[in-house]
Amino acid sequence: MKTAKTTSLDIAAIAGVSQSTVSRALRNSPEVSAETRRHIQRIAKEMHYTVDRNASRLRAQTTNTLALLFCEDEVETHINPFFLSILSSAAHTAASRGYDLLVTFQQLSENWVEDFQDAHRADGLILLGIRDRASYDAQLIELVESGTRFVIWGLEHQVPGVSSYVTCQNQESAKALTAHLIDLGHSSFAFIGRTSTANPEFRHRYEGYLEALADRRIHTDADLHIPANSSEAEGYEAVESLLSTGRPVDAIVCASDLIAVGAIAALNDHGLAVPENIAVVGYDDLPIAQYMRPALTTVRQDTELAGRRLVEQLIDLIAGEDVEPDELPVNLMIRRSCGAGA
Amino acid sequence: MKTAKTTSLDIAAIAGVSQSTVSRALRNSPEVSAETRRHIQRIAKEMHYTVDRNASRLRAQTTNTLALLFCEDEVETHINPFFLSILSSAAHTAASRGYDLLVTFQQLSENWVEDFQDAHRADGLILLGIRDRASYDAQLIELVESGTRFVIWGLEHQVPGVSSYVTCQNQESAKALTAHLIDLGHSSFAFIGRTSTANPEFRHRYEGYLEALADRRIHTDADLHIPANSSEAEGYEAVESLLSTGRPVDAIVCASDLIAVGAIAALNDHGLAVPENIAVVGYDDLPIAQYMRPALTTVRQDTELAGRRLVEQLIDLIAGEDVEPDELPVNLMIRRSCGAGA
DNA sequence: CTGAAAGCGCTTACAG
DNA sequence: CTGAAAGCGCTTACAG
Repeated sequence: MKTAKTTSLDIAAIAGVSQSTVSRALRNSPEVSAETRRHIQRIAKEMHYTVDRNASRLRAQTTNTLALLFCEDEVETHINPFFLSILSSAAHTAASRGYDLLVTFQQLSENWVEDFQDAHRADGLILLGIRDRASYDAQLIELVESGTRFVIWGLEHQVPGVSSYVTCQNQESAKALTAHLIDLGHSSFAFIGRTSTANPEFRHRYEGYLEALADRRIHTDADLHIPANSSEAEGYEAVESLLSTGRPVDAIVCASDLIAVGAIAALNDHGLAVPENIAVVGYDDLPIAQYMRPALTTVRQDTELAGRRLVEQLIDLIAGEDVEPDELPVNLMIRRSCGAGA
Repeated sequence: MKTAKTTSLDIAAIAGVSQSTVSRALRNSPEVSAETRRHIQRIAKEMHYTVDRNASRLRAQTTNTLALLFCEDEVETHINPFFLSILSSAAHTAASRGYDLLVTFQQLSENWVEDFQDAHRADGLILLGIRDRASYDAQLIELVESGTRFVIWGLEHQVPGVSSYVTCQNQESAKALTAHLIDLGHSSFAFIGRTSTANPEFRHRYEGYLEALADRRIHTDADLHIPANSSEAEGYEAVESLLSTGRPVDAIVCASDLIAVGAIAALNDHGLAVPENIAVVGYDDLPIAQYMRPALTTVRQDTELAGRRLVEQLIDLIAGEDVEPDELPVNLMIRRSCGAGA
């Protein structure tokens, strides 16, 4: 089964060159003649030889690895499937750029700098799922101080040369979505989603929502903003608490699709039809959104692009280049749940 | 920013011991006295020293890394969110056992043995999402021949000491679910899901379904088995093609929740109410299942346990131990979509 | 363009 | 229980 390991020395012996030349040829060094390179690469292929990553990384003092950290802020029963899509895109991009992608699910308590940078496990970090900015401040500061390169999804945090971020046009899109609801004739609005200073994406969406209302002189007040984290369960509860206030509402803007799914279930269970009695819109365009009945009006984020940009930015940071944060464009997906559309 | 790297020699100098002793102390070797160990570990902590993974891996000829391969059989628009849950559990288990988890999305064409085993990138592989067994045969044989350790989700493939698998009681549970539908008075059944020899999970579910029907002398025929891969889109199409046959049906068993979601959307769009006109059941218990209206009757697989067992089995295989494949128990989640339940 | 040699930072026999 | 030394398999100055 396990035969003695094939090393670059073996290849060198067979090819009749030195081990250094083998090393160069396999890394496509221009120092090596084209003919020699082809010869060596052919032999390596025949022998199923592959460079030992540990040795090359140790010697070159690099890792060629990116770490993707899912940050689990709170007890979370399940993760937004939205992230799986980003992960897939990030993994593809990393692979095509020659990087390995280490995936971990992190608790706040862990020491990222020691675990990844100091241990030479990764050249940089991709942070997903940070919702509560405040609780991560200490971590982020430590990352910056240690010179660890990192990029964040959804949280605007940039230190030139060290960190960057990718987010989407949360505010503009939420404003446009709300304006669309107003155009459809809705006039009593509620918003579901926690928007503490800690949760930047939801906050931006809420601000866009408020802007749209203000533009049209539509009144709303604090009672009609129900906090909720991104889960069906909290969306469900939020609607129950909204209904218990007895306030009349004809449109609910949810900060995420998961919240919208829970909200619609609760409305159903209380005998309220969507969109006939109450319009509901979400955010994310999860796959389920177009297959729910009524289909969910929502905002589509380009997860493929998001994952790719996160990796590309990080690789650029690692290379010492300056990077510009990305604010990705989004698409309104108008469906039946808002009371119009297909 | 980047200061000279702290090594075990630095720690040794400060602690007043040899570098070997530092190495031993940090790996909790029993050879080192408790006092010395504490002393060294305290200094390492103060200095934010962490063992360089590349060096230790090269020296110890190990990787302490597991690779998780999402196999993308076909053009797949999105991955079953079910896998995200397994991934999360696998990542947690790997971390707690001291292993890194490398995540990649693989095309069939890639050479797994060279990429992971030969390159010393991982000690073993976890294979997720293999649906079409036939097309992977060559890959699996090569893995076995090279002595690469691997475990598979959902496909029964075991070579003692080399590979193992984790699956769930597909057949029994599908049989029980179908029997439940029969008990509720349904008598005209259809099954949606591709069950070529290539797709073992769906095939087992189909066999359980057929068994339940046979037990009760309920007739079905080939027209009432519509192939579909696990996606909402194919579930939707399958129902349209089923309806176009004009065959009367009062219950549809779907091979996955994603299929069921698409199937229910199609039924809705054709003016058929679930469960009043047609009962529908799925498989997987995705988070959405309990928040759809009607809520979806389905089979719950323990993804937390699945992810954990995959990693544990693989670590045991790597350690040279024999492992027994797991067939995990499942739970029927009876909800409204089958015409009974809450 | 190629080779001989040093050395990345550890782990692990070996000796005491 | 501790230390001196070898060596894992590469990359990369340095020399030619």
